Amino acid sequence: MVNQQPQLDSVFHALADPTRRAVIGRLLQGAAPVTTLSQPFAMGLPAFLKHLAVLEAAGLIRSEKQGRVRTCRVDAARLAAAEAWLAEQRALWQGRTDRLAAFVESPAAQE
Amino acid sequence: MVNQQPQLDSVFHALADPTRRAVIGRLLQGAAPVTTLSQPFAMGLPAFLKHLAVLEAAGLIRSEKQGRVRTCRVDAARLAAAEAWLAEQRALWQGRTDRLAAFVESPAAQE
DNA sequence: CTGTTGGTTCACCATATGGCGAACTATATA
DNA sequence: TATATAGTTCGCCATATGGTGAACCAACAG
Repeated sequence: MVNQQPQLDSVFHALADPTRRAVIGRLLQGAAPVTTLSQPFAMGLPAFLKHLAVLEAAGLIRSEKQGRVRTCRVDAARLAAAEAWLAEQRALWQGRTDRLAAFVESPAAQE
Repeated sequence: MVNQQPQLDSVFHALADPTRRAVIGRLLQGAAPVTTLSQPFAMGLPAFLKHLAVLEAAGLIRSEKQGRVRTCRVDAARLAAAEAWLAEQRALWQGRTDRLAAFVESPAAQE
């Protein structure tokens, strides 16, 4: 079987870590350089850079370097893609339970 | 630093795999026993059971056994939690870009 | 030029993940 | 009772993940 949505793999994987989610939350308040972003976390810079690499590989953030400081910012497109998938699944689920509820409450179900 | 939303960890991790997302998609069409669920996939039953275990640990599915067949069904609550987190982030992002757009278009930005 | 700062790279380690095959249990069914 | 079926468990393996410390490069600052 082939993977139909390889983007979702990397996006969900990137989101499955509290450090990375926190980075996104922080970046929503505005762009920031690497060291500033790393401050709240107990780990070393190499480990933190790996997290940033995961986020960037997933397309959730972008970054560019000028001088010796690399500035990161969020890119919400992939975030929206993940949300869209979830919304679609929920729609299916709700449609199903709605129909189920309708059936249970329908006269036909009473026979 | 402590993990504030351990549920999101497991939910996003569970969703970061095409096999597991496909299982959810399949289960949205209705409950099904383990072997039926495993049919579309090339892997063996032991490997597939691990995927089901991941989904169940994340609270995305529930299952119960009667006789020798275990029937699985989705539990959409955690799915909704993941969607809620994403929606919240997007709201922050949109609020920010909206304000940014407003600023760019404002007279003050022209000075 | 020298030192410091921001970031990067490297080698390494422990654990988790995702797969396998083989053996096993328990429930139908003939 | 014998046999097939549904699922489970076990030991094993390769690779991925998340962290470390140490060395390193590039750009400011003095």
